[in-house]
Amino acid sequence: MPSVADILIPLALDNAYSYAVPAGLILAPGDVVQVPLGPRETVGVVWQVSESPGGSNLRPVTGRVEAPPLSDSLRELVDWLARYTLAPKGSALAMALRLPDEAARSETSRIGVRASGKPPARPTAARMKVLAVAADGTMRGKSALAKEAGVSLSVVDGLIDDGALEAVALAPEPVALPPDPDHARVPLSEAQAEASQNLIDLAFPSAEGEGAPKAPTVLLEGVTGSGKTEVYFEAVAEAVRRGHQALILMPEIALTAQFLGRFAERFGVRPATWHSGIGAKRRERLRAGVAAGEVSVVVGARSALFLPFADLGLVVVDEEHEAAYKQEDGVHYHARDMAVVRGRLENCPVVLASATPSIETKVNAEKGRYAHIVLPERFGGRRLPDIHAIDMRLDKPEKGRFIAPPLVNAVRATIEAGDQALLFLNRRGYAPLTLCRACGHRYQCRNCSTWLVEHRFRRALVCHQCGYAERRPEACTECGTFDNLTPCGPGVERIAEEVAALFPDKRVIVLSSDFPGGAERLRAELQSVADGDCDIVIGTQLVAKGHNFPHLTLVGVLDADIGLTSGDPRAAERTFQLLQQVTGRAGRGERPGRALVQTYQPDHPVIAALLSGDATRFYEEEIAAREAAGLPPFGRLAALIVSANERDVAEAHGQALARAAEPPDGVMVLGPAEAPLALIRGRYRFRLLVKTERAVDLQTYLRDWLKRGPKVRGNVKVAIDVDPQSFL
DNA sequence: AGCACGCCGACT
DNA sequence: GTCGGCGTGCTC
Repeated sequence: MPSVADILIPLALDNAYSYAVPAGLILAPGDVVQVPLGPRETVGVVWQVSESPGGSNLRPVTGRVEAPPLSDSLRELVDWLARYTLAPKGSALAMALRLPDEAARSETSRIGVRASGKPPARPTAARMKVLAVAADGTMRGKSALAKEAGVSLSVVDGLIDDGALEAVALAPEPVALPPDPDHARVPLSEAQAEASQNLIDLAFPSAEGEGAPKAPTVLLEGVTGSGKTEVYFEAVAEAVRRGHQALILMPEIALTAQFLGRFAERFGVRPATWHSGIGAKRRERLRAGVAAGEVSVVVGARSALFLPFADLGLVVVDEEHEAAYKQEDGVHYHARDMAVVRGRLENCPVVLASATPSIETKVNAEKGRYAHIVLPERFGGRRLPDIHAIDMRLDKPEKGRFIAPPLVNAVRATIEAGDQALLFLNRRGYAPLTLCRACGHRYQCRNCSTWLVEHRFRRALVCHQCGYAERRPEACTECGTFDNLTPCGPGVERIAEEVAALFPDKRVIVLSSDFPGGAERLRAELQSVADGDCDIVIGTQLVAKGHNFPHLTLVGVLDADIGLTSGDPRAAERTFQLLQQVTGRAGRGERPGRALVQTYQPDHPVIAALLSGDATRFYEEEIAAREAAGLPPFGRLAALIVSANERDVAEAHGQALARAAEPPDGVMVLGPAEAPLALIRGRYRFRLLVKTERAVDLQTYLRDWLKRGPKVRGNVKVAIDVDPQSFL
């Protein structure tokens, strides 16, 4: 009887297509195949195979493709992801099936060279240096040999042409060396040792197999500097000892040399890494290695979640609260949540690590859905910094200045003691608003309705939402008055000016994402700050994450109130996390650091909790507040409507949705200023985001609603940002 | 994702 | 009168 294969194609298609399986070809679910689609050939994955008497009018499968098949659990993950995010199944599949293009597949092996024994025809000085190095007769990579001899590659090439060196094709370098779980047991504090033992007992219960309890999700919560990494490294080591694979997910920015170095210290080798910057060739080999079970530990960004692991035994999500885990284009998903889902489907433990967990994770831990391990103190007896408020209503900075006198004094004392001070202001550029003193005109973005931010270094006015930029005018574009534009409020560039005036002979650096010279220079600059090559650092949120600054003893927060009124339902949470992290940077060795927080509202719950040094207080208050307001993660159904440039349509949708027969608990309409950047960069004129705990009910509800709602021009996308726990 | 079809504005 | 913009729909 002829068999029919249902093949899912990685395009925006919601259903698998049926193809005839030619005689002699035996297909199983998960196999990667090539199929005709319209006028062209595409790859697809077998989703189902059935015997059917008819169906001979189907087009036949072209053939099998050399690629690791998708396991049952990975296919389940794709189905789950599609259903949950309301994305077409094919789009979800595309996440797990980014095949490299044909050009990249072709095998270009590395070339090794060694001395042939034949003397060179023209023995120049450079050539002799190379031959001296190669004299031992061992095989080296071409570039390695050139580097070792201190000459350029062309000298080596010349010697190959000459015949003095012989070139041999080398076997490709292994994708990753096997990590040794017992390479170097770093000394753990008592608290760390206890936490890692608890974690291992939870993650790898002694009774494996039938009747064993379901693999848990564990929240590993530890204050900044408590050594969470060492704790979960022990769990990774245990997974490897048991012959399983482990995946460590990190926000893309955190994939630093610093972290990889720490891994190498513990496990003897650098881990295999997976992120968007990995070349197609390496990607494919790594994928194959992962599928064959040869690569035992992968450290990767969110897309690593869709690798075809043969035997996944542990997933760690580091800094689980990071917004970078959210994919905001194409299929919208939250990698932390999908990690939990994949853990369930693979029946493998998942560890969520953070110093400042997200509210939803905290709630899940409190409700007992996640196990909870807490590291309450810093490693090595280091104390948390002392945090004090500077009430800006009482301690005013001088006119035209933004740093209050107590903070100026603290900075002076710090650098006089030979330490480093950090001034934190989460605002890029020179001034967030420019206005004309003659006519009062305020410079606004022509696409969004936000103020244009002056960037003095670039001599431009820039929109921080859409990237629109114009030259800073000499005369007002409205009234024509010359040289009368006034910058209002501070950005980091303006603070740099103030600091230069206050401390003219000190080394000052400004670190923000528009650092001249790009990411590479920035990385080097962060390192030099860590090495102590600077007295005062002025930085945006970029300095709050990733890098450690061991010489830092003072953190000054210049405007703690930024972000508290943004209209984002997560504003309080985000602000608390950011401030907690940046103030936690202060401290050097045994000496506790100091943090001074400039604020106009020291009694605001977020600021008060931060000042009290009691994070538990913040979480309790925020959880209670959200529960009362019906916001996520508690809201039964809350809609968040974002419109890039048709706010009126969004408003109409929001109002109508609120009046619906079965209204959501809350409707929020956000204008472009508050809308996520990705939405505005995308071509969508209109977009609807939904936050709820009931994604599945909502799917039908919203599809139905969108048919009846106000007429919307352009694309409408529905994305869901919720807690997956309730559907597992 | 591609590619075709189709319906309104500016051109040889 | 056509060329071509991209909005919409289809691919087993």
